[in-house]
Amino acid sequence: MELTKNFEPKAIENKWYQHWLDKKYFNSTPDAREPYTIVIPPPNVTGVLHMGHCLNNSIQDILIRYARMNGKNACWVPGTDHASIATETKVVGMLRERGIIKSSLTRDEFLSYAWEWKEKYGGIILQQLKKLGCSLDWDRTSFTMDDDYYKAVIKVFIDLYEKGLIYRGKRMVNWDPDGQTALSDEEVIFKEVDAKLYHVTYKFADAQNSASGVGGITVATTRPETILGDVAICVNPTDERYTSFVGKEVIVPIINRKIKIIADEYVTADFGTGALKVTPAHDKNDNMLGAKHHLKAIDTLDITGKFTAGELMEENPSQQVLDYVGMDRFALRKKIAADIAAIGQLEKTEDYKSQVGTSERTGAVIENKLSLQWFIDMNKFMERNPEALQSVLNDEITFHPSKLKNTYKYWLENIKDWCISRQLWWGQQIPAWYDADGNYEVAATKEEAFEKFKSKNSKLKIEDISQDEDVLDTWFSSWLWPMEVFKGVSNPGNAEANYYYPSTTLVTGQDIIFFWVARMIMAGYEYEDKKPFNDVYFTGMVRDKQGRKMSKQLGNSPDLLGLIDQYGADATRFGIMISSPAGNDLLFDESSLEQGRNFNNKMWNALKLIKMWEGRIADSGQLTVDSNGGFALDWFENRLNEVKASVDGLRKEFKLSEALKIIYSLVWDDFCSWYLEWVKPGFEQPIDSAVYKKTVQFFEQLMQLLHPYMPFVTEEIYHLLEERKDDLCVKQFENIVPADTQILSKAVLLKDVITGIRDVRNKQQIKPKDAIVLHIQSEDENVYDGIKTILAKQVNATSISFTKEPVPGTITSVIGKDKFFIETEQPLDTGLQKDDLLKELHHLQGFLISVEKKLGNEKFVQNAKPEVVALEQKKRSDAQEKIRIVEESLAAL
RNA sequence: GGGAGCUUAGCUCAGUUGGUUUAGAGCAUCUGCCUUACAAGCAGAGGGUCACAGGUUCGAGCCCUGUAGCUCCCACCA
Repeated sequence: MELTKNFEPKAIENKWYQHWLDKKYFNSTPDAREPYTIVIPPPNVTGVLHMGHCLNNSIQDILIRYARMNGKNACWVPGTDHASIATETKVVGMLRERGIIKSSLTRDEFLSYAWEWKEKYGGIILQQLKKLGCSLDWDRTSFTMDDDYYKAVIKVFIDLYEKGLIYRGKRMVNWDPDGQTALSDEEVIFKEVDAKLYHVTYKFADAQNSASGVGGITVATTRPETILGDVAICVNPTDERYTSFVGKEVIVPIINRKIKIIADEYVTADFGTGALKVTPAHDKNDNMLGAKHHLKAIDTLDITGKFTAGELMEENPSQQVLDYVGMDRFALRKKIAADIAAIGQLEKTEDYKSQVGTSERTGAVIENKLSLQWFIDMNKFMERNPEALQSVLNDEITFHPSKLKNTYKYWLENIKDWCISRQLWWGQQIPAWYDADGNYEVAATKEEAFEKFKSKNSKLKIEDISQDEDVLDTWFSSWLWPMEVFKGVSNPGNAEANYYYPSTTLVTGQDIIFFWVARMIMAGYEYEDKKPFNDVYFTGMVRDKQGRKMSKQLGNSPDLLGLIDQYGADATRFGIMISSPAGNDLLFDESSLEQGRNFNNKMWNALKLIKMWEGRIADSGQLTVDSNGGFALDWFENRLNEVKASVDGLRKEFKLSEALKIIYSLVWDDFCSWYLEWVKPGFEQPIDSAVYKKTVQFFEQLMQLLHPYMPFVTEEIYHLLEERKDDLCVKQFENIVPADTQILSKAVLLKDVITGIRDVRNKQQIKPKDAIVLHIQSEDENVYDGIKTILAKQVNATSISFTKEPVPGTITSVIGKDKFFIETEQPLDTGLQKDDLLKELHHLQGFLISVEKKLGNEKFVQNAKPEVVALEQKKRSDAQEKIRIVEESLAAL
């Protein structure tokens, strides 16, 4: 068969992926083997593959393929997350394009559009994972809104409610006026913005003070639009400027409400004017102050962030106030500032860098708003499940990198209640039912809820109750993921759940350690009384090569499918893995994909070379000992064993990037650059059958070692090397054999000598084609047994002989403790040679001085371990010996 | 404001309980090669006061203290 010039990934990727699927290699069912389970962090159902997924899933695929090749029952569960706010936002946008406004639809109508959308676009990302080569058990694909999953979520809500861990309460929440929903603290991102600090004067209510020249008190605020909701002014009790004012009344501009000046240590005297306006309905801290000082909260903004006078009506507001109704908060800010300026109470405005919270999903500026929401009492939850913290601290669940234990600990020790209701339609609807008076019951169905109502109010009819309009936070379903993908919540104790749970390793981003990882651990202990996974591998953030975050705005997110198309899936995986050190951010650079592509070609060409030998294999023994490459075989076998052991160690520590690096070097440097050159027969010469056979076996083993990282090219080469029935994908790794260190160090010597002589050849500008004659002066000539032939071939020497004294008219090179005399037809440049030797001498002398200094130090000789002292002594004698040899060579010049 | 971590070659990173030559790798750079598997390649080379300043020790890239810079997390002073 004719092999193409370069490796062509496109031609073979689909073929092998389909073959693996046909053979059901990715499918798992419980059996006697030990399970190795990974549940995918479910991507958003409407998501498309980006760099983060690619990194994340490449790692998971590598781990699961290792497990599959190491005798484990490997199960990697795919699936998607309904992602309530993200998906709903997309569906709303899609409807808007079609001219449909969400509010014109009923809930059911909206949901049918959403499902339609989900069926059409949902799961695209799963198809994309196939392109990447991910070996997921597709029969197990789960979705967080599947029927059973939905029921499991509802079941957990009811259960937690009945355990008293869920409560409903009016609380200050982060309100997203665009998404019109509450957000948890974790979904709010603070951004620095240019704002203005408005200094507004509130006049005293009694005329006396104004007569005495002090007209009022000035506060500094960034949000004048909330002034109509002010219920107090607060100062620090120790602030001498204001102590006499405390208890006095001032008048809120425009609305003319009388409010009190109160004192609280919360206020910082040296910020702004030292006086704070208190608006409990629109600020978290003000709300806290309001509660403490028993102040009313007056809400002046509606759910879309527009001014509303509703709660002001009893104050009989002026027309001016009524004119604000319906005005957006940002327009209102300018308007009110202008109106206050018009009545002379805006003292000044200054520029100010302010931190404002924004919605992670919609980007809208968050309003703090009082509203009725459902919460989980997290402190109570943690009291029930202290293992959630302990298991991580004592490494029962091992975090990689371990530094994240601190972050985790801090969060759990300062945990706040979790707001789990969202004012959306796409998601699990909260199983709470209300009667007309606002009484509620929690139950799975309307009928069950009605039963509960009836026991208290026999006159109530079932038509009179209605379900809570809100849905649950998406994370309230994803925290059950490792359990419910095996139906562990909807059907507790089933055989699959018992077998696969706890899962083995979780691979996810550091950014969702609280959102998801922590909560899965908590849910795991609450519902299974077991940890959900043994190890958590946190990937870093994907950045571009300048270190910037990948973002749509910057346009620096590469088109992944385009990259796979251009470089191939293996090269893409290689490029990502080679540049993502464990626990660090990935600095993505397309050149690493080129490196991956080049690596493919390198292997492809090695295959071509071996294939060329196929037709001229000579029986073992027919060839001379010199040409059969015995040492090369011994060495590579041991080198392979050495690397296998290192790779295995690195894999266990999750240092996949490093493992890949040493495999890369093993293939490229050791196998291609050294081994193949050593065993390669001359032009059109036959190859010894034993060498050929061994070479094929080595190549196979290399492919196996690399397979978890680059599955396609390795499978292809595996099959091209020999006709065979099995597949690399499921070929089991053999036990690791320890390497013979003597053989390894002999190879190091050989390589050093080859490199050293090539260096001389280069410097003396001896052309590659020109042969040399090599003389070696060595104390221990036996060292060169078995490697002379290779040496001669690699440095293009016609002969190698030993000598007891310098050979005149040659170039001398000192390598290790031996001298090499290179005889050539060409005139020599002794100057160059002298420079080199002097440089070497200088280095050795410097080194000797440092060693002698150490050995001359009595304390060192007394205190250091004997073997360390012995080592230093050896270093000294070695250095002295080398210096002698170099000096001799110099003298001979 | 609180906390965690980082700083080693031009870039990205290794460097295992302090001692294996005066610190390693990949990429990039430079020199020479179209050598019959591979120029997307081959051969070779150069390049680092291990952020800075102290300290502990016979001995520090590694341990301690301080300083500077960077990153992330938490909090959010209106």
